[in-house]
Amino acid sequence: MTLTNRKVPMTSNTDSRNGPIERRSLHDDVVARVRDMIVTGELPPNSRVPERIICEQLGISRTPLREALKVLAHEGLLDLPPNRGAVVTPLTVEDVNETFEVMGALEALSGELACARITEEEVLEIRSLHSQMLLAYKRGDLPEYFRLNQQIHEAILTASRNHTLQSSYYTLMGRVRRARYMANLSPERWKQAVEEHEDILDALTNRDGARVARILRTHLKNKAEVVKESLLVQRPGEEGGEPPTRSAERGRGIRP
Amino acid sequence: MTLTNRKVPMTSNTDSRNGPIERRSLHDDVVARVRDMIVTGELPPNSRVPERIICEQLGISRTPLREALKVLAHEGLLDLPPNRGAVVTPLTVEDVNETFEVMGALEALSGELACARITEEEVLEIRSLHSQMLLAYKRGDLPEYFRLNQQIHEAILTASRNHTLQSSYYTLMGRVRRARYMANLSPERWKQAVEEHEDILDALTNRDGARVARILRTHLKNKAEVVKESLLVQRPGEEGGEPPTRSAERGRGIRP
DNA sequence: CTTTGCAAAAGTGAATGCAATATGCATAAT
DNA sequence: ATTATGCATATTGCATTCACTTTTGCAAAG
Repeated sequence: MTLTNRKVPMTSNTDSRNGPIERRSLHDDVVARVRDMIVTGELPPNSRVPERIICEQLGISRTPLREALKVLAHEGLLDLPPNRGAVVTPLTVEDVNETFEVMGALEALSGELACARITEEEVLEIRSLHSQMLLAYKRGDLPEYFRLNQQIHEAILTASRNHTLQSSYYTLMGRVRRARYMANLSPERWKQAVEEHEDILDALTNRDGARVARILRTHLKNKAEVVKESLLVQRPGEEGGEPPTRSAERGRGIRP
Repeated sequence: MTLTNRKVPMTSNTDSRNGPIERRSLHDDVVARVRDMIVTGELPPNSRVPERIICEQLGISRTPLREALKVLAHEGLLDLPPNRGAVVTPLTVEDVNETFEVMGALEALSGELACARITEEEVLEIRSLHSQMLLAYKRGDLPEYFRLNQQIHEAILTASRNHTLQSSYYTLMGRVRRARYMANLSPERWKQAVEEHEDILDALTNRDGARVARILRTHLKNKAEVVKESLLVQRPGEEGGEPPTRSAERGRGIRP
């Protein structure tokens, strides 16, 4: 649970591994760690994030934590009302709508760019991931299906050769990733998603950028529906993770 | 130059204006102020940003400044190598390429959404801005043209009714806005841009989302070319503003 | 029984202090 | 002359402290 075991002052990490000296700042670790706590639901929506509690959990002082909170607030994962402490931003249906509209445009762009820039090796790699994904689908292995699914989209994003696009996409994904929509994938929708992936692979093989873009956008629009349903279905308290303080109980978990 | 004149400790702003109580944190002011310093070129690309200097300029302590620096680094305006201080991220041609590709997709989306959601009043407002912009064009008033141009694009973005889209767009704009490309608008390109705007207004009036999207994307692609040329033309030291330390002179201002 | 007033407690916002790291320069070695 | 080395200085990273705001608990009034 703690990033470090020592309470004594320290600056950078003193790892004794070889290779290029990895100089990460404590701050970056904290951003990643707290973001993870939010995305996984360890810090549920609407729960307060008292600095002192988190500081003790992570074994750090308030300064680096506060720097991290500002960044996460900028990412949209936290609200920071003045003098009232950080609150995990709840995910509304409207948020999901907006975010998926933007992600749809970005993913369409990634498909289009990828068609122009992807290498033959990368197409083969995606084809391999696709085959594995089909197997996971056929045996009903939902978690594995999701994992491979995500890998395929990441591979397309990588092939777009646009880091700005990638980071924008991942930031948005971080916001909606908190919704636990996996269980909401109906057999019909699952089948449809697999078919869409068949089309994507086909269009990608033919380097048909416009078609890849079109399918990806539709694909994401359908996914948005699944995610939205999951928000409506879930009850407060079901999102997993224990509230760090009693204050969290006041929140409704997911705002309708 | 300073945000506050007092050196005494203070928390929130004690403005005595009426209306909804505006509670801005010092931190947010600092983010905005330093971002402005970067965008306007007061802090030129590649210049170091020593905490102490900026603190004295703004009349604040290091803590809020450091929090602001983290956020700006996250926005991509600063690099923060560990223990070596903040450096203003230089804008490369590649950055501009990437950013405009993404902005093109976002602006196309905004046009499409706007067509579906814009009110008649908003169309009239844009038509008014467009007329004023035409006048500015005809009398060769470049600054006024740019201002109205930007207002039109903002109006379309607003009409898209998607705050996530808006904030994503503005973040990306902040990165490329540092390039001073105004002077690089050739008469031919200017004429072309005006014609494109005619088309945009026409398509918007007819609520032809696909067409607005297509034109906006082309429009932005052309703009990207203008911005890229400005990067190649500019010499180091021309970006305005004095480096806060001699260290800045080491930088090349704009990386080719 | 509810509401209001106020004081104590808790928590945030910002400033300061201290240890660790990087930087610059003088000096020495090749 | 050029490169390496050691020390002094400057600057950053984080912890701690102080100041201020909000919340909370409780008592008294309505």
